[in-house]
Amino acid sequence: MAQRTESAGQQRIPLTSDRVLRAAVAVADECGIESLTMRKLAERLDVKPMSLYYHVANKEEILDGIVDIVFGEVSLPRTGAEWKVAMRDRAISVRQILGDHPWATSLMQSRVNPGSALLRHHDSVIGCLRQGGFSVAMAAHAFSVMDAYIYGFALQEKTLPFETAEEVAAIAEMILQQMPPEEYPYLAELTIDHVLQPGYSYSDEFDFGLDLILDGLEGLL
Amino acid sequence: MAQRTESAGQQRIPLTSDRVLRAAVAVADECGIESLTMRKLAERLDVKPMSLYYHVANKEEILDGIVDIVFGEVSLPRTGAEWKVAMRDRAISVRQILGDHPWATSLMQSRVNPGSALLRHHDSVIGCLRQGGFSVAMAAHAFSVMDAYIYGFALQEKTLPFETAEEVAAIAEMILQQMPPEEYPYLAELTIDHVLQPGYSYSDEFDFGLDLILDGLEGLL
DNA sequence: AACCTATTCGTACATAGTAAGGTTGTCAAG
DNA sequence: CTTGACAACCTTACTATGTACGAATAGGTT
Repeated sequence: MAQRTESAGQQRIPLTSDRVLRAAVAVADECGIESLTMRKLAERLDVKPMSLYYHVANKEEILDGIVDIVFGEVSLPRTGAEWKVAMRDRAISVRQILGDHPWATSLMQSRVNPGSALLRHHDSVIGCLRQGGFSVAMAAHAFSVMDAYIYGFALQEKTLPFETAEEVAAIAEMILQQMPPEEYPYLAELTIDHVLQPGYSYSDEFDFGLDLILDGLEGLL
Repeated sequence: MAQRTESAGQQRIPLTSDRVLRAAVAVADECGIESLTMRKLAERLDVKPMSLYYHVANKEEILDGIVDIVFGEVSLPRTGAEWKVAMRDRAISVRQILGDHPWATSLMQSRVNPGSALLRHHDSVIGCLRQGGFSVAMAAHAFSVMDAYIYGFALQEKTLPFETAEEVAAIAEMILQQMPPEEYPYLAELTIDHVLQPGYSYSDEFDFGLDLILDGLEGLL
C-alpha cells in the first residue's frame, strides 16, 4: 500500500529541495509572491506544511532559492561575440525573464546571499567586457550602469498598473481627471500627446535607454 | 484629570493621520521597514494599536503615505536652470534621499497609488526637460532612462551588505574564499584589482553612469 | 523480530493585521 | 444642569502566517 491514503496506489514522488523550490516559483508566478506561503506551497506539493522544513531551512532560503532559479534562466553572453551585441542580448534576456516573473525583480534586491547562477552570470558579463577591451575599472563602471538601468527599468515596468494599450488609455483618463491640468501641466501634456497616442508602449522605452548607454560606453572605449 | 494615567497632567497631543505617518517614517528609519508594525507604531505614539485605524484606513495607506513623505523631501529642479545641471542635481538629490531612507526604494516600487509629492516631482522634471528643448517624446525617453537608472542604482546600493571600505574588504575576502577563482575568474579579478583597492567606493559609480546618460541625452538634442 | 535512518506529520505558539463593538471626554442644544 | 451626539480611543477576539518540538511512519538492514 502506498505511504498515504492517496487515490489507489499512486506512488508518491519524494520531496526534494529542488522540487520545493520549483513549486515555489510556480506558485509565485501564478498567484503572486505575496501568496507564496508555506501552507500554500505545502498544499501544492500535496504535503503538510512542516514537511517542507525537512528540505529547506526556512522561508528565507526558499526566497533565496527561487531568485537563483530565475537567474539561472537568463542566457549568458556567448564568449567570442562582440561585446556590444552580447551585452544588448543579455540585457534583453534579463528584462525578458524579469518580465516573466514579475515578483523576482523586487525580491532579488532584498536578498543578500547571491546564488551560484547569479555569480556565474556576473562573471560571464564581466568576462565579456574584459575581452571586448574594457579595463578592469571600466568593466566595473559599465557593469554598474547597465545593471542599474536594467533592474530599474524592470522595476518601473512592474509597477505600472497596465499592460495593454487599452488599459493605458483607461488609466490615463482616470489619472487625468484626478490630476488638475493646471497643477501638473507638463505631466498632462505628456500623457495626452505621448502616452495616449496610438501605438504607445512603455516597454519600447527600454531600447532607447539601453542603446543610449551602450553607445555611450562605446564612445569611452 | 487627564484622559489617561500619564505622568502628571501631561496633556495628550491628539493623533492625526499626519502624526501617524511621520511616526511611521521614524520607525522605519530607526528599526527598518520590516519592524514597522501597527503595534510598534502605536506604542511609539503612546496609543493602543486600534486607535491608529481612526486616522488611517489600513497599513497599505500608511505605506503609501510614508513613500510620499519621503518623496516630498527631494528638491525639485529649479525652473530656469540649465536642464543638464538641473537634472544632475535632482538625480543626486533623489539618490541622497533614498540613501537616507533605505527602505523607501523598494517600497516605492511596490506601491501603485502615486502621491501628490511624486506627481509634483514628475511634473517638474518633465517641465524642466521641455523648457530645455526636449520634444514631448524625447522628454519621455529621457525621463524613463534617468529614473530607471537612479532607482536601479539606489536599489543595488541598498542591497550591498557593506558601507565602509573596511566592510568591503572584509566581505570581499569572505566571498573570494567561497568563490573558487577558477570558476569565477573575472569576478575574482575585478574584486581583487578593483574593489579591494584602497579608495574604492561603490557610491562613486553613480556619477559615472549619471554623466554617461546625461551626455548621451545631450548628444541627441 | 528488532533496530536505524530518512521522511513526514500533528500540535502549538508567537506575531501579524484588523473587524466589531464598547468606553470616555467634550460640547451644543434643550 | 441634563441630555445626547460625536470624536477619539480602547478591549477583545478572529484569522493568517512562520516555525519549534517531538511523535508517527516507512523502508531497509541486521
